[in-house]
Amino acid sequence: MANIKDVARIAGCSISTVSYALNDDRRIPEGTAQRIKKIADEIGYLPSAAARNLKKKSTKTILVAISDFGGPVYHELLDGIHFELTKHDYTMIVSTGSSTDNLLKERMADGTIISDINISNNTLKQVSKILKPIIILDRKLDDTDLVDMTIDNFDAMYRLTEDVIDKGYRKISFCHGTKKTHDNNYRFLGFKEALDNHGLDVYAEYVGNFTKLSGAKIAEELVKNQDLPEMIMCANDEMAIGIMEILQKAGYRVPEDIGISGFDDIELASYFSPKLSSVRINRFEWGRKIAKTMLSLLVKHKTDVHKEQGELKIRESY
Amino acid sequence: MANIKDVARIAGCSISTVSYALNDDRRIPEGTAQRIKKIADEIGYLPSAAARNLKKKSTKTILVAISDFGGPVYHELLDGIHFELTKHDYTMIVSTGSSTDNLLKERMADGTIISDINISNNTLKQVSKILKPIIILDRKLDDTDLVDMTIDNFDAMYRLTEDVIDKGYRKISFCHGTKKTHDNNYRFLGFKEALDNHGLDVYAEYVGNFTKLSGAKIAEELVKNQDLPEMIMCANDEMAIGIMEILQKAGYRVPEDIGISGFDDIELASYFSPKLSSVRINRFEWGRKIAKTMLSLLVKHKTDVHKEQGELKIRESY
DNA sequence: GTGAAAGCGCTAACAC
DNA sequence: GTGTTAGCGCTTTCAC
Repeated sequence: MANIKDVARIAGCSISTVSYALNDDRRIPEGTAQRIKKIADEIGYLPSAAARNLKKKSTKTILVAISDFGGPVYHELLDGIHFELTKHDYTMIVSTGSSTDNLLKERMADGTIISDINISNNTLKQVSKILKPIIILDRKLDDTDLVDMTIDNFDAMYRLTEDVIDKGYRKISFCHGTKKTHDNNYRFLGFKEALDNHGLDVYAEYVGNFTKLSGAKIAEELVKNQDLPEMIMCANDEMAIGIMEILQKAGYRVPEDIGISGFDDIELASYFSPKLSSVRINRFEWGRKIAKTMLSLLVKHKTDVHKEQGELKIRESY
Repeated sequence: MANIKDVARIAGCSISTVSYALNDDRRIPEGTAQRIKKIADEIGYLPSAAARNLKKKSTKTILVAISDFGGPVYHELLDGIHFELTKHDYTMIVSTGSSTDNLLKERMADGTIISDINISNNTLKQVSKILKPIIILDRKLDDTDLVDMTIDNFDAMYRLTEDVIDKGYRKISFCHGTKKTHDNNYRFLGFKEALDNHGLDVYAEYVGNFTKLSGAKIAEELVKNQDLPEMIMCANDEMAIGIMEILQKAGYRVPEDIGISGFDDIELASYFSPKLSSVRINRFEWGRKIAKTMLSLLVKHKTDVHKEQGELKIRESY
């Protein structure tokens, strides 16, 4: 691997001149700069990130840690973040699982955006002392070094529930996703609050884990026990779809016999029959706002936080 | 940020001792090592990746460059790669777009896996001289520094086409994805070859770009011109679904009036009505094989390449 | 078993 | 306008 010294030797100048030329420093005359760049190009010189990062104590890189590459949910979010970050000459890298742990500890990035419930609060708090800024999207932590930019789950679910009540439903159940996740908690709280404010009780609570399969299992149980509510509001779309599939297989019609709603508005939601009513989050915009916040955090260490709002998508499933 | 010097100072020893202790070198007695680790922990010391990478000239990181985080296609592949890489203490980072360019040039990774048609052949060839190993998944290049591990598009599409012919279809069209992509080319070639070998001609060719929307546009045109074949074989599922939607809206029944097939077997394929016949690639296994190849390339600089096979999923759409 | 010191490839302050 | 040089934070060789 050619290094800056090689370029300097061939160009017959010092390494600082090469460094200046390559970084477009005004001191170096156009001609010299061109010549040096040409040589660098010819011998295939590429600066070493490691060396520059070490010297500059910055990487111009933001790490986004997600819980998996699957979920239909991350796509737009990552696009939004990437869009804004690259506009400002930052590089975005994405990781999951144990790779995230390494990356976090090794400080390969100037800032981190985390949406991964598998990372423990402790790890987070520990790392936050050292590596900032950190923005978290999947929980709230009372730690001043962590800024949370969760979506406004409470508000969105509150409004969705009000709509359900408006439509005349009274026996309304809630299907939890993974308990103690921020998303699930606040979606449930919004649901509960809306019910309370209309003098209604929760008909029943079921507990899944955000997967279609967990929804299906719940539905099987329900069918077996013949104890169906008028409406099931689910903490996400995938469970809602799992529930609908089983219910339909058992001969129940949605929405005639029972209403179902989801959350997230994944692509499948509008393909399923009936089209699933859900809550849409504009994740691209959310991502952009997150990136902007990160960028300003990188400079100012303090900034306004923001809660991304959801938009109700009322379709056919209730 | 605490560094190794701080630890050494507090521990009352030299930095080399700290380095040895932290890296579990046998020379340092258990007691001393424990004490040093404890101190490091207390002051929140985390080694700097930049410094270590610079010194060791290796990052223990593999970059995976993909064209977008969207596509329903990457999930399993990335999981497979990640699974195998982390098993061997490597870290995986994922990037897209301009972030990839930066990462590539800055040599932030020991090896790269590329599935991103937006990266030009030239960039690829240039980088391959400097940064190896590189495995490419989305094209074939006659460059010995690049190892390609594309899936066996030709074979899978050949077999699918034979099945279609077996079922009695004769007027068979092909719906291209983005032209000149490896995936599209070889899928078409496999299709063509099967037709040739059965003495059949291509009924018509349409050109989309792998998106649902492009499929929809093609279908609109077809409906307008009233010139439908008996069967349309698509270069991927998304276009197939776009086509089916429009066709159904126009009153055509699939498969009664016209047969449709896809490629990739995305989740939607089995949710759509009718369930789409397609080709499934076990992308998790593919990913594992890719990672294994990368790992051996990192040591041996030469290894056997592999073509991942597809599995026909014949469902209801033809 | 521990320490001194060289050096990885850069950037940037400073000198000329 | 260009060169010299210190130093970023580590690893590792070589002495002791």
